[in-house]
Amino acid sequence: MRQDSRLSRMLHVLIHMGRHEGALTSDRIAEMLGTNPVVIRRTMAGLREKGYVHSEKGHGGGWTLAKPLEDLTLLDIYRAVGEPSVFAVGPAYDMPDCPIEQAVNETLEGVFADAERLLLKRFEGVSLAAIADRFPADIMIGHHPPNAKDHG
Amino acid sequence: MRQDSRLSRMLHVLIHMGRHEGALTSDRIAEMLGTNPVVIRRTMAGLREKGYVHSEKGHGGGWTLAKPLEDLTLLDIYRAVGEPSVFAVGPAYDMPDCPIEQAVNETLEGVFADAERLLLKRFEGVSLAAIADRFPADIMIGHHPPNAKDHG
DNA sequence: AGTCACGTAACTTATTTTGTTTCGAGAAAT
DNA sequence: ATTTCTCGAAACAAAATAAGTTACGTGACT
Repeated sequence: MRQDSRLSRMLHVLIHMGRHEGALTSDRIAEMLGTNPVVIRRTMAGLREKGYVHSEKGHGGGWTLAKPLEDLTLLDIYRAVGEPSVFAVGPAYDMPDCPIEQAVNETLEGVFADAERLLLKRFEGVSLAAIADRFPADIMIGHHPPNAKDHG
Repeated sequence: MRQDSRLSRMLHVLIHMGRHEGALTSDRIAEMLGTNPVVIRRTMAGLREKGYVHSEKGHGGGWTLAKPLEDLTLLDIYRAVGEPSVFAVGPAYDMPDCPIEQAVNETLEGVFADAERLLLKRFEGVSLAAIADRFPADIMIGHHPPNAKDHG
C-alpha cells in the first residue's frame, strides 16, 4: 500500500515559505514538488481553513504563512491535511456478530490506539521551527539566509 | 486511504481453526468472510510459508493449524501477511538534495519509527490464544466447545 | 484592458487491491 | 478407473482510490 505524502510535502512547503520573502505561487510550488498547481491548491486549502496560511489572488499573489513556524506543530499540519487514519492496516468487519471477530478487533484497536496516542503526542511536541532548525541556514539553496531580511 | 484488513481477517480465521475439529476449506472460509476462495489461498500462502498452517488437497482436505495458538503472536501473523508498512502516511522524496526535505523526513521517520517499535513490541506480546481467551468458549456459534474433543 | 493567480468543478489517468476465471495436480470416495 | 473434492498458480477483469488535468470563474494588480 502506497503511503500518503501530503503531510511531508506540506511541511516542506511551509518551511520554505518561512524562509521566503514574498508569496509563493501554486505554480512555483507545484514545479518544486514535481506536481500540478491544482493539487497544491487542493491540499493547501486545508491549511487555509485552519488559518495557517493565507492566499492572495492577482499579481504578486500566492501563498504566505499566516502564523510563524514556531506556532505550528506536526499535529496541526497532520490534522489540516485531513488524514483519515495514520495506519495502513486495521480491523475487518466481516461477521459483526462473531465473538472471535469482536475479540480480534478489540485487541487490534487497543494496540493501534496506543500507538496512535504516542504518535500524535510526539507530533504535538514538534514545531515546524524545530524542524527548520535541524540544518544550518547558510546551506540553503536558492533563498536568502534569515538575516537577509535586514536589507528588504 | 482504505485500510488493509488481511491481518485482522487471518487472525479471525486462525482462531476459528483452533476451535475447529477438521480442516477448513478455502471455500468455507471465503464464504465466512464474504470473499473469494482464491483470495483466501493467496493470503494463507504467506502463513503456510512460515509454517503456521498446513494445507491438504483432495477429499477432506483444506487448512489446519500447524502450531497451537499459544505459539503464534500478532507479530508473527502481521509479518506472514507481508504488510509493507504499518503507516498510511510517510515521507515524500521530491527534492532529495533539499536540506528542508531532509530535515522534514528525518523528523517524520524518527517519530514513525518510535511508534512502529511500540506497535510491534505490543504485537509480539499478544498470542492468538490470548485473543481467543477474551470471550467465553460456550457462546461460540456453530462450533463445538473445547471439551467436545473428548468424544471425537 | 490585459495579465496574474487562486477557487472550484468536472473529467481523465494511473495505481493498487480485490475478485474472477481457468487450468493443472494430488488425494479420497465410489 | 473414474469422479469428486481441494489446493496451486497464472492470467485476466473489476473496483476503488488518489493523483493529475482541463476549463472556466473571480478578484487584484499593472
